[in-house]
Amino acid sequence: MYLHWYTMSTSTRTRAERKAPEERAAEIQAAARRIALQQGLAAVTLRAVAGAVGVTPALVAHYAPNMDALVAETFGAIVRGELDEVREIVVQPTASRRLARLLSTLLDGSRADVTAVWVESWTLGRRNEALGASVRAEMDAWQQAVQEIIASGVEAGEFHTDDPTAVAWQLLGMIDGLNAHALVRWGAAAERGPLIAHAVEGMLGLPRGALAER
Amino acid sequence: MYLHWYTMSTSTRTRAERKAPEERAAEIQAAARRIALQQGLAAVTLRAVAGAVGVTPALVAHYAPNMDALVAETFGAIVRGELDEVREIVVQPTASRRLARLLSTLLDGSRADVTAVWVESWTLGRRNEALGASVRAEMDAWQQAVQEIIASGVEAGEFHTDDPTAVAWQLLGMIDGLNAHALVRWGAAAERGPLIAHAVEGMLGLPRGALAER
DNA sequence: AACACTATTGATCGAATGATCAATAACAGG
DNA sequence: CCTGTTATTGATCATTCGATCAATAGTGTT
Repeated sequence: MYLHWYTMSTSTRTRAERKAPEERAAEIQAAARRIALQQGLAAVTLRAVAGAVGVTPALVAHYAPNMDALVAETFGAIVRGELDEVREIVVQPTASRRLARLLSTLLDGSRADVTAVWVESWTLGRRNEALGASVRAEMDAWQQAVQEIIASGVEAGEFHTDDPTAVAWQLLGMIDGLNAHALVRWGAAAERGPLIAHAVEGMLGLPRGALAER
Repeated sequence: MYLHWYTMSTSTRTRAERKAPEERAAEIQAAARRIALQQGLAAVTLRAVAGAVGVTPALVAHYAPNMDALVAETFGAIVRGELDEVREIVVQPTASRRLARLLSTLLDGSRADVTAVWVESWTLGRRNEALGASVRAEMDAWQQAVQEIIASGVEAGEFHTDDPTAVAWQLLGMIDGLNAHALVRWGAAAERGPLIAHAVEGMLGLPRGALAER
């Protein structure tokens, strides 16, 4: 009796197969990531993860020091994965091309799930200290990546600014804001391409159209 | 026994004074706004609001159809108040001056509490339908206000764009993104002034420095 | 002063959360 | 084959949440 099997879904479970700790830990991490991307960081609960993996909540608790840490780790894994992906996409011969590619990639609307995780992290990170630390670290990593593009452009004489650090922060802020908006009102995703390019041209002292892709 | 008095804080309460419904409703709304600004929309709970007003949770429930609606209403009240404030601040002789004033006002870091409410609303609005509708409505209102400034500038020959609607959305996205970032990493609040001005100059085909205030 | 209306309460549900811990059962090494 | 280690479980707590509703107590009206 007493409901259990956390909760309904595919009831009547047998005892979970015994696995190597590393394997089980990886499963739990993967399930947490899936849940976060599909339903948000707030849905990463003991019971939700346990249900997704097919084990009891107690086992999930056994593998994580506490849920705040698991949420923080999940956030980090998702966001680091995104950065790795984008790093590869953005490989281009010139800084202008890299920057144009970065903008079009991050604003193409195909990463709404990751954007949702970012936005939620800014709120949850205020109460979940581990998450807050992770958020700051990953924002720094992103800023660093963008700054490298800017700096290389300045060095090559393509861009003009005396503060690549600030430009990188500004750029990220713009991107995140536009994506956050698109999360709620996903219109105007297409036509904003040239507009943000013009904005960035203004920031970097470029002539109009310098950042048009192709 | 049985704890109660929701919870500890200033224990041993007497029965709350009987008030006119409108007055009590206003009190509840005000308390909800205060809580949302101080601790976030998620902290607007029956018990928190009741505690702040000095009544029982049941009374708060009596005055609101349900908590989703109260949260949505609270969000709307806060954001409408912000827009009204900014509308007054932004009264200026020329569109360029209005726009410059808008940017400096919204980016001066003095509205972090409202920004936090915005950011949280983008997340909560996905599950709370009433809130979601309110978020879209208030975003539209803001867009409208910004668009008016842009359009007036275009008409006066100060700005150059063929799509004031898109520019307004873009501008809002930038502002919200930068403010959201500042919520987590409030550095770089000062030096970004001229940078965002340059970005907007790029969007509106203005010469560098055209939007410098003073 | 009696009464009708209604603002306010107390008590209580049911659902969901994170967390703990003794008991169980699968596996590995001797 | 036995035994020790440990992955896994079941049961259970204490919190917190939104919500409901009969009972109570102010208030204004007649």
